[in-house]
Amino acid sequence: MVPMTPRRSDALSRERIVEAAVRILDTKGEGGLTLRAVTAHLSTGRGAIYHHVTNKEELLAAAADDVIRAVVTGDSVRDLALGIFDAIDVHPWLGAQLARDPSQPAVLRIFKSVGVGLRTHGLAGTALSDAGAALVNYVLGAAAQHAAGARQAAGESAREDYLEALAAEWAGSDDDPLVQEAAALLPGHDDRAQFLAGVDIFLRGISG
Amino acid sequence: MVPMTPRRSDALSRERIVEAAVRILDTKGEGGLTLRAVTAHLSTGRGAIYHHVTNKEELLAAAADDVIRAVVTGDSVRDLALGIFDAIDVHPWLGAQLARDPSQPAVLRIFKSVGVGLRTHGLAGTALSDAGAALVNYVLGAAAQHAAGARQAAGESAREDYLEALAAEWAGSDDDPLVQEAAALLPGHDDRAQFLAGVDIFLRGISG
DNA sequence: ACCTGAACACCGTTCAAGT
DNA sequence: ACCTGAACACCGTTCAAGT
Repeated sequence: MVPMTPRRSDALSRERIVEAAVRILDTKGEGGLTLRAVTAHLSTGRGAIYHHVTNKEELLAAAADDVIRAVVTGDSVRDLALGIFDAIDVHPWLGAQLARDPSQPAVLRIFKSVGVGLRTHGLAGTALSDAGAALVNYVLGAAAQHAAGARQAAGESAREDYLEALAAEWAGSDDDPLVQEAAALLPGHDDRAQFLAGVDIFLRGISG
Repeated sequence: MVPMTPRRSDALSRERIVEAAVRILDTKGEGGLTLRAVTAHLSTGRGAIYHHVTNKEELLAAAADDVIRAVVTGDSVRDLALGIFDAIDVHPWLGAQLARDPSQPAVLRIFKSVGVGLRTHGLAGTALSDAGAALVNYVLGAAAQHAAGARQAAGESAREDYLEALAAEWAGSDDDPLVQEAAALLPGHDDRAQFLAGVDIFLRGISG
């Protein structure tokens, strides 16, 4: 009898390609994800990838959805938002990727979960869609900024010094007391705590 | 007498380079901004750019700041937010650029204006910096999503069809009434009106 | 059907050589 | 000091040729 097609465990598949992409993105960052790096990692030929994935853009979207899928399981909107923030903290490339296209699978998945979560807050109709869009946009914006900041945190203390110097420049260059205090916005905050404070402002604005 | 250095009006300068970059970005989009396109537009040699700008990243940041500078003049936070949204609507490449690096000049400029604006709402200390960060992140996130959506609006009706089909798929695949209504989040909204609704949710959350 | 790897048409950046 | 343009070291994607 002829056996079923053997399906060698190392056969190329969309799943294995996406898996490799996530690993490379986590290891070398966004700039490290080249088609050449992927094919080297899978020890296959250059063009083999294109039999399973249409192009690099789709590969990035698939990698993002792979990570987000595991995260949108939280019950409350607050937990959901925090889960997304933490995922982007662990995978900084996610921040830029989610901001790139609102109709990619990962963003739609987030939209769905937020929508469901907000329904339990008693929202419906326009109020629901306005609040849902606002919360999703806040989460994606905050996470993108945090990820971009963390990415260049090679010289973390250097960045802190830079922001402090800038705050001093603002305070010094303008007598307006408003500017003086606005300068305090800049340096040294716990991004995660500040992110949660923002979520709470939104939730207060929704129920208010 | 020897005249002052003549300063031919077409002499290369950082200002003219940034100006050309903005024009190219507006015309051909983010993918159209190549160093080759810039040098062709200014009819100069490849490497001449590098005497006035350190690299492409800095050129993009300078282009973004050039546009934002003209926008952060509004008085109320609401007007300021709307001005940024409209600027990104006109210059879609701005959406991705502002999300790329929180310590670039344009983002810091926005932070300063929002900080000053929120002080007039009576905020100070941690409440001010939390609210400032939240508002900036929301504005940048919403604008980035809007710009990304608008960028692929070549087939605008195609995208609308896609979202409607997806909403139908959500509604059909899940009996949960929460999902049913969450599907209504997806298609057909006025992004600008929804953006403003989000700003108002946020302002309500601050004063609440 | 799936895979290979050379070839193509691009990039950003550098640098010796000119003015 | 500023500019030129060829050269370098990369990209993503395609495609004839193999299995």
